[in-house]
Amino acid sequence: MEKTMEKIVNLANARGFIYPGSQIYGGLANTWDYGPLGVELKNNVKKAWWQKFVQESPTNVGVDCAILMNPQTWVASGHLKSFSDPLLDCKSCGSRYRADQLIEDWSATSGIKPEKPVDALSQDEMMDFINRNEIPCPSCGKHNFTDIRQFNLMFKTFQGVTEDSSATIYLRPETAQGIFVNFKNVQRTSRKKVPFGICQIGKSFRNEITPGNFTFRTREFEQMEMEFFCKPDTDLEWFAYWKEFARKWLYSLGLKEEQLRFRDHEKEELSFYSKATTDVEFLFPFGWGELWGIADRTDYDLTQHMKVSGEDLTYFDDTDNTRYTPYVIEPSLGADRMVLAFLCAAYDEENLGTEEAPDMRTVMHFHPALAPVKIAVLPLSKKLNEEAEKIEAQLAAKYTCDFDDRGNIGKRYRRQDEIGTPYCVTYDFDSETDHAVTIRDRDTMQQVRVPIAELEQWFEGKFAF
RNA sequence: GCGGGUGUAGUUCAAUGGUAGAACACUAGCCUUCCAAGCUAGAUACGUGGGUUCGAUUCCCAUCACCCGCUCCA
Repeated sequence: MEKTMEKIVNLANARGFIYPGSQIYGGLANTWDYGPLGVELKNNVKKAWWQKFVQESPTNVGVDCAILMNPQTWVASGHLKSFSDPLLDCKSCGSRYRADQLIEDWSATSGIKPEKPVDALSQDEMMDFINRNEIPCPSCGKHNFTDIRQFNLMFKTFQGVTEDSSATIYLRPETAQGIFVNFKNVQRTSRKKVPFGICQIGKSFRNEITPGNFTFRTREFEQMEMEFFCKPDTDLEWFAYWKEFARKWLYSLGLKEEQLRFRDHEKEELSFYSKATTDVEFLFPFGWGELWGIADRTDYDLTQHMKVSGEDLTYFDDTDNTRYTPYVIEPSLGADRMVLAFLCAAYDEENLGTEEAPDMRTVMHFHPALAPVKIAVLPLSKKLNEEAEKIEAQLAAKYTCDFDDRGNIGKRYRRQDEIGTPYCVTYDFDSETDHAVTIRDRDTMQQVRVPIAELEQWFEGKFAF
């Protein structure tokens, strides 16, 4: 069976997991809307994460911060500076380069260097250096560049009704900063002692130059982030701890070892704020893609916010009467990517027949806790609807259920397989006399007869994480 | 933003300068019907605007949108 993105995108669209955004207007590039099943799946993923990282954790608490923040936040975090790339194009061959990279590469071979480090050059200084030295295009050799254009990765908008530049604000490019600016508030009101973590699920926005691969890289996306504050010099232990924690969580939801890769960043690859970073990657049909970035952010963020805001964000540790700026471990997970990974992992095509007479079914093997629909109630004939509806009403009080009386029973089983419903409950003509129903298991295709009175008990615990 | 491609039903694909077809999917009905593709009936489409023309889904122009490629990290 070949698992392709095309098949997964089609199924997602056809069954109501994920639609292209703004479809009646012809769409809007790289926006996606979650449909009835998609929102259930995504909520289940978020619930699974929240339960593990917040509810069950003795150290962690949650927050939900505003998307709009004081612009000073982005001065402190470094996003206003580092989140814009100076790009230029070669007019001769159309190749695109980052100006700073172009200069660095050329300097390395020619030995001619700008007066200042490349990072410190302004846009004009970079342009000037490129023109003065007639740096050629690495691809075609000509010197024929456009001007440098800034690609700002942050979404701008305006606070208030006037489009006055003084009122320019940004949609947050990560949820983390909401946590850092609330560090004191949360620490004080939750009376947590270091080490402790603050978790948040929420939307972030980045003007990616190259979005794509379905919901993998979009400009609007949802993150599940934790900032775990610990004592300096204990950071690497906690870094290892949360890495293992993340691994276990992924396995517990049914992802397999061979689908996951834990990739430690090389020194050169590390962000300027990070001491160590591990990417957790998933093997998508289009290749390995990052799900989860686990970073040791040191005391960078709190220190920056202290500098820019002037507020004291240090912590007094009464276990040894010391004062310090906590170090931070940040496991940051993409919710939409996680959902996509589960969609890809769950997708399967099985042949229930023989090679000569194939009988194919498409089945989504979701972990029962993640399945958007837990139980489908299927009356064998429409004449049995009345009693079957009662059963559905009873089960729907506890689980997300589906009711389907259309087409023949085999067709309905296939429909439920395709959306990954773990159990189908069939009410048949015998049910009226023996007061029992047939439960069919999605994975094993086994059927068991269960008295209606014992149904709730039978399903008890079947959908736990 | 640049280059290339594409716009016909929910999906995949036809045909046509003069009433737009099919398959699958969908809906209704029939069948004591437990693993799709049985019978009957039915609903649903030419991205938008302009031009040429007696007449445009078809030809031309524009526009919009999507897809594929251009160093990214949730």
